[in-house]
Amino acid sequence: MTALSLVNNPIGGDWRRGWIVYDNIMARNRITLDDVARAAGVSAITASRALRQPAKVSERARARIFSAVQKLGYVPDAAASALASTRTSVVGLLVPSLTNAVFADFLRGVYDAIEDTSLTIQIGNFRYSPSKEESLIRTFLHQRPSGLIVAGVDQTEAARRMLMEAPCPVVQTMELSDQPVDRIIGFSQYASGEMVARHLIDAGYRRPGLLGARMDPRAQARIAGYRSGLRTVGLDDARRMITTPQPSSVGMGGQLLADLFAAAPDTDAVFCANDDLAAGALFEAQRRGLRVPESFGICGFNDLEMSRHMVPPLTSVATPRYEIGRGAIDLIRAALDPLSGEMPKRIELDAVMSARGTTRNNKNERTAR
Amino acid sequence: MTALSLVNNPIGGDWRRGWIVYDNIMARNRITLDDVARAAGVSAITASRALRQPAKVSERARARIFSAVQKLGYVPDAAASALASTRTSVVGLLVPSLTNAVFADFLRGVYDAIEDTSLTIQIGNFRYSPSKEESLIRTFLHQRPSGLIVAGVDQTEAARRMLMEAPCPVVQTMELSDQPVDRIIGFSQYASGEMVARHLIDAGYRRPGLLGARMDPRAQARIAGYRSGLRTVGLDDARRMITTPQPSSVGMGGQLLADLFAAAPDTDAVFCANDDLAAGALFEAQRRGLRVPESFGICGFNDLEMSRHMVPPLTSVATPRYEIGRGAIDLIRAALDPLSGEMPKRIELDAVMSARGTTRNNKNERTAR
DNA sequence: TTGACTAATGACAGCGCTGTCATTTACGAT
DNA sequence: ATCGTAAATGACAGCGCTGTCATTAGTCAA
Repeated sequence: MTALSLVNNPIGGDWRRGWIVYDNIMARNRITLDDVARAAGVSAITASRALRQPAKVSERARARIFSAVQKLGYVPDAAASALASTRTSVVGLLVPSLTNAVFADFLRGVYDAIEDTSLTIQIGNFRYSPSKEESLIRTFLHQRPSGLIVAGVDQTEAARRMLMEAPCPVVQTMELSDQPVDRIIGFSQYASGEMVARHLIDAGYRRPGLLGARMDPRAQARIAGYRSGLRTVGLDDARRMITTPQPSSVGMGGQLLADLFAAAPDTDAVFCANDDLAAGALFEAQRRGLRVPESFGICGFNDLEMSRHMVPPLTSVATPRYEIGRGAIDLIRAALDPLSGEMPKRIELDAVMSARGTTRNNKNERTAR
Repeated sequence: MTALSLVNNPIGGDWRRGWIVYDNIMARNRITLDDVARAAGVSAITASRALRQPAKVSERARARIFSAVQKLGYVPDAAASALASTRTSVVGLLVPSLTNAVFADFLRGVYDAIEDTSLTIQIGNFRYSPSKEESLIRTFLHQRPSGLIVAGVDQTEAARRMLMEAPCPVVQTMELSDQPVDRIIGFSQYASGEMVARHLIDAGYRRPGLLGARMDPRAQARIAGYRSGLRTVGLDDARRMITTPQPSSVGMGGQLLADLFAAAPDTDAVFCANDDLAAGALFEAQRRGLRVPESFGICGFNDLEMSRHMVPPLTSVATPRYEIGRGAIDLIRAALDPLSGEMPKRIELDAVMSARGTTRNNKNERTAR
């Protein structure tokens, strides 16, 4: 949304300007802070403080103000507050995709964490485009957000500068980094990939391949770790690494597996960059009559709910996406609250190997940072 | 979020109050409409009009204003605009769940439709609780939204009254009704259920059952239609209708199928209220060594991407959730724009039977309203 | 009791924009 | 040239809240 595009403002229709009063909502004579203050016998600014910084108001006044709020059903006007304080209660959330199953759990964590908070979420979908991400960051910062949550650590140079100088806490998620912009919460994609490599090697597979789609930076890091893990035992083979820029899907998993066998028919295992691909690969393997896991191993990534129920249950790597969503909000709240003690600026979580029926030795439980 | 809960305002930390200027964002001396007006040699109000109602400003002034906007990088302040106009550009979106795969596609449609619009989305998750939905409606209306999008047609009495008197367009989605609150877009859940019944009957199944979880009103309507369809041919059997209030999941699909066979071992087909359950049921059927579709038929609902790739591919009902998301925003935009011609207030979409490999006759293509 | 603090409260102005209504300009008809 | 109408523009006030700074009340030690 550029400055110019804002010009096409769809607002301005005259939708029922004559308001109707119901349940005190949207009444023409809205309950304001002044009303509350008057009812409590204090000034407006004291009422304002009572709501925002209760400690700064006397016990007595506070009680009267709170009860007036209750009685009148006062609800603060976010717009007025934002205008006066040059700060909205919006937390911007930049995600590469809305479809992605990872996103759903992440979002759930975020929403669980803002509950009983006055924070509000605004989602921006940059569709895996770094330049779109950059422009969304610009747009969001113009709205004076309370915080910004971004995916990953691979922003453009300009985006990174904006984030570093942003007048609000910024949280990078889903990945770790030694040079975070500000706060960061995630797990090591690279180490997770290495862990998968070890798992497949330990299971005795000797000609492992890879399927990847829509190679965003996180997937790339994962895959880099995987290949590095294979390389240490001399099993990295570029012919077996099949990727596509197209979106990831179950159908794509099947196609890519076919491509893999076309390129290297003797491949005996695959790491799929996510569980959708892995599910597709498993279905395709079934169609081809492969014996999974005996003669062909499959390992997914993310550990979706579905995966453990497939036949055979899918080996995958469980990622803490819900926790990352929750934690990202916690980091922002801590940054916003001067009273919060020493909340760390960095949270490292683990990805956990869930070895199941699509790979041979299904009893090891590894952990990756 | 009640009035009182707003009291715990997490904002108010003093996050870097001293602003840093970068790329004109959040600079202490922000570019305002006045700056634009001055640069263009007009008054502020004219500049404001040029942006919101270009037709009301002369060609000449408009051009100068637009170029000033460009040059200065002006971005309107949403808070100030909201305060002055008593109208935000927020569209509230009330959904029963964030996890649900249906939700993801719906959301994608919504976000695609607000692109290049100044509208903004605010999501409220009411977790299948009608009372929570009601309180979210109240909260949202307090924020003077541009529009409200709700799921289904089964709000509480109080919620319905609020919606009817809301000073903004309201769109009900996912279901049809003869008494919509305002605008409505969806398909008939009931007819979809009937369609499934016909499909199973036509395929020759004679002892069909049902699996349902988390019985929200839409699922209930679907199931009512299904049972009605069975009843017309005397095949409705309450023993075969297995439901649970617990959340729907792939794992739950397997469990429910086990329950079904425990209750009625001779059941020869199931309609699963969504594809997650259906996938779980299919996996469970495989574990039990049932011959699908010959001796046991399975039909899902929603037609997720995964379904067509399963082995065998899952028969399901494709629902237009993406289109509903897009359409809901279109309905709101039309309502907001007095110029928009005669956009209907009601949009009926179709759910389409996708007969595949988990039911016997897999070549009919039906449609339900 | 006084003084030196800190805690509690309030007056005021203004955040940036838009609704209202008054005023000016443009333009065609007389 | 004059008038009447519509189009274009502008002055003004105020939306509801909060930052700033001044003022008053409260507390404790001497």
